[in-house]
Amino acid sequence: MEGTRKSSTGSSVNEENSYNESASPEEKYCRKEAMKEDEVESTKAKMTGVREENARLKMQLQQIEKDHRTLQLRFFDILRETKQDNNPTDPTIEEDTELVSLRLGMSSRDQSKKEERNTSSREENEELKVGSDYNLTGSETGSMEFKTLRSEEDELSQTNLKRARVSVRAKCETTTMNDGCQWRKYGQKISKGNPCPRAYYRCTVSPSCPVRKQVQRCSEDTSILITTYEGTHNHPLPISATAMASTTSAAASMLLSGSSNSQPGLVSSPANIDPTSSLRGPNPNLSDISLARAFYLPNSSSTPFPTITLDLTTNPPTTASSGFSMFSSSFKSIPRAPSTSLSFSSSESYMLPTVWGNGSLNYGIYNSNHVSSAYFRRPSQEQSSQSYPEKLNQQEALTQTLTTVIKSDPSLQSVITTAISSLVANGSTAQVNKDKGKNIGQK
DNA sequence: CGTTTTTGACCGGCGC
DNA sequence: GCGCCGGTCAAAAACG
Repeated sequence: MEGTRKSSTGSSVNEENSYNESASPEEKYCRKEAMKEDEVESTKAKMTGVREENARLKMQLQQIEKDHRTLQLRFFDILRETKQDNNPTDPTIEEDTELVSLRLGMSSRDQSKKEERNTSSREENEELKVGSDYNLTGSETGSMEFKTLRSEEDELSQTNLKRARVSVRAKCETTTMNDGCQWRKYGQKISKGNPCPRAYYRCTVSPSCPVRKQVQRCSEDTSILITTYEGTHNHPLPISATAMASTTSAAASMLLSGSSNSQPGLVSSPANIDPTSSLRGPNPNLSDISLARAFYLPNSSSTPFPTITLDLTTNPPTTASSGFSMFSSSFKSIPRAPSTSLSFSSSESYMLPTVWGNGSLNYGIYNSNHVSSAYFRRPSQEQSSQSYPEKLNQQEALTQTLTTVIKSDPSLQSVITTAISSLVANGSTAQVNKDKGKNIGQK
């Protein structure tokens, strides 16, 4: 297009020059006027093109907004349904951690198994909690209703979910993984059985946020960082933190679910791992957590801090149970607590949809023959700093992918829908946080 | 100067 | 009751 315009312009210039030699001043004036008209015409044509482009972009934007609204409406519909199903007068809700059960990762057939009404109600309640934690931006009309629901459920579900711990094992060279959230160190201890000190962090995104995390190097392999999350965020999260938060919260919920559904003798085995799990749903966090229900441990006795371990490392810990690498040592060392271990290792350089680790370090997921849970591919050389367009692409991919997951596994609907909502709603927030210039989550 | 990290003190739960 | 241990507090130091 550019080239054709140039050539035509060039010929007219030559033509003009040839005329100039013998043309009268009047003729010259007329030709200049004609040229101006041509320019005006071409400019008009350009503007028309730009307008069309603009209109097309507007259409696309409207479509995106429409999709967003649809997803949000679905989410709130689910909220309402779960709310109606709840039995708010159930006196056992508040303290009985063991009975907390979630549908997260549970197929409908699982639900029909043995769940009694109260239990399933609570499980949906908890599921709701998981889904609600990361969607507080409130930019849409439903947010007020959502917050109302949230406040009512907070006290019930927070009690339980707060107790669940999610331990993440990942290769990391720095003192802590960059999970996108903002943490402040408040203590450090040498714990028994591990020469490496354990650091205690609390979330500083919101002063009232109850979330804590413990960071400790694996004694057997100091390149492995064990990060244990406890509690749920009560504030909107930066987009870069939503993935980890969703993952840990979902894992915690699954753990609690498993606490009530665990069956004696259910032992993990490689056969329980579907190597094609990534086909179930492209989101590693959720689909594989769902998948990993198979790894619930039989222990369901009274335990103050049930723990679930997400293994993001390539190599199993050398001291891990002989049968399968996914079992964490915490299961052995803390037998009084139910512990579940999942491996999110990947055979490719996939990554959770957030930046785990600093710019100078690895992403915590390396080659592995374990469950392929990957979805969010990241260039291996990419650093922690993420450009805004990349984030947008990430959101886009996430949204599309999660939609597929929702269709394929109804049990994941609320959590996934929330993840989508949070990503969309928190997009601007994330950018603002990033613009603060702080290296989020790091000392 | 405000924020974060460090680090010893303190506290509560648990086992003996 | 005592000691151990994990977790938290808070004053001081360090940092930006």
